[in-house]
Amino acid sequence: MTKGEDTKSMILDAALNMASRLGLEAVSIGELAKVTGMSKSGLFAHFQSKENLQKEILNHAGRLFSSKIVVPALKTAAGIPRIKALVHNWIGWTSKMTGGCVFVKASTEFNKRPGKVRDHLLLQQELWIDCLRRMGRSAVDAGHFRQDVDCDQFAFELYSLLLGFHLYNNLLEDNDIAIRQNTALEALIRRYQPV
Amino acid sequence: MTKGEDTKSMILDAALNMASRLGLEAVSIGELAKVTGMSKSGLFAHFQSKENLQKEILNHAGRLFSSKIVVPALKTAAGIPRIKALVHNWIGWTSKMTGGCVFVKASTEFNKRPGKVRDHLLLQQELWIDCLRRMGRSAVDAGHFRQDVDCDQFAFELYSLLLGFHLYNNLLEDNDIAIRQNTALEALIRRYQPV
DNA sequence: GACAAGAACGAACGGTCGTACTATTTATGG
DNA sequence: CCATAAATAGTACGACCGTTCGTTCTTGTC
Repeated sequence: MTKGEDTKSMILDAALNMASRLGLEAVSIGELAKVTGMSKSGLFAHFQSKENLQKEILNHAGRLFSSKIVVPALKTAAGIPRIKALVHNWIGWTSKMTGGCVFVKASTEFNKRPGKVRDHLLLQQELWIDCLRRMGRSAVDAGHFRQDVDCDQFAFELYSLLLGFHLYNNLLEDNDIAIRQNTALEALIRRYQPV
Repeated sequence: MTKGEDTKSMILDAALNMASRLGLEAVSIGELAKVTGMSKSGLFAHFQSKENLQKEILNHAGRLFSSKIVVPALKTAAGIPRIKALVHNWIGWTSKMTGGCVFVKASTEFNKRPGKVRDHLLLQQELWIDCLRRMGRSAVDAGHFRQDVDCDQFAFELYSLLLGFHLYNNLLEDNDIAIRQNTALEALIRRYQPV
């Protein structure tokens, strides 16, 4: 890895942390230069615009997301165990980020706000929801879920629970919410199981 | 209503719309002055700081929220009908706002970001969740839900569904999500009903 | 219709924003 | 080790940020 790529990665780590706390739009190049100990222009040269920086932050987060959440979960047995592992990993990820999951943050931030950043984000969110859907599908294939279940419906309900957890955990700082979320998850799974 | 209060209310309408689209932090006084056709300083005089403006936007939204969602729902029969009415009203509210529900937006924006605005928001969110909890309680009292149900759990799961709807509706622009959400709501209610 | 209070304005402040240049330093391959 | 390319720094730009101040216009009251 060349020097440039190295610093860029270091910058993106800091930028991701900042985006998690303040949102993608509030990641300022000046502030980012300060915390990384670089000059504004030196940092700016790595990205060619702020929009690009935002897109790269999302990409960076996407790679981390994949390697910390999805890939490890795939090592668990397909079906219900894998679903639980995914949720567990997701909670771990979102709890580690200072201001919560950057995708959740960006998703509300770029609601109905046309542009390349939103397009990028939308693509990633569709990928994630597709991942959730495939989790449901794998549970069907493993015989853990009924054959006739609607996996899109499952993905929606599962994601909703993650969003609920996110709000309670980050805004309300409710420490018991993991238990509540688990209760809901168990109920959700039960509803999709064979009778 | 005096002239000043009148303009202030007009400003807050515009500000709320802007906050819904761009977030509370991105509501700039200059831009707000432009869209209201006022001078920056004239507008600024109504609030004494940006922080104050943000708090007033939340208050303004809170009043609207109450009158458009909660109060009308209370006119419906207690229990399950009222719950459904509340959800219906919430969806109407959030769909009318250009960038989605301002509270959802602000909740992710002010995640773990200490300050008076966050305190204000936190209070309002607790009120809202308490409202959801009381909805569950009223269903218990009406005999629609079992006596032993955990209303906090109910509130969490219901709010999660609203958040899921919000994301699918505003970011993914999934037009079928209302149906999905209704399916999930019916399942949620069924789970709490007497056996 | 005078007068005080309230409301809106215009200009200016120090800062920070993203971005564009040119220079200078540092890393890398022959 | 040196030439060249890559990476970083420095400086400046116009625009906008939130805020302050003094002035002017509007409103309602006696």
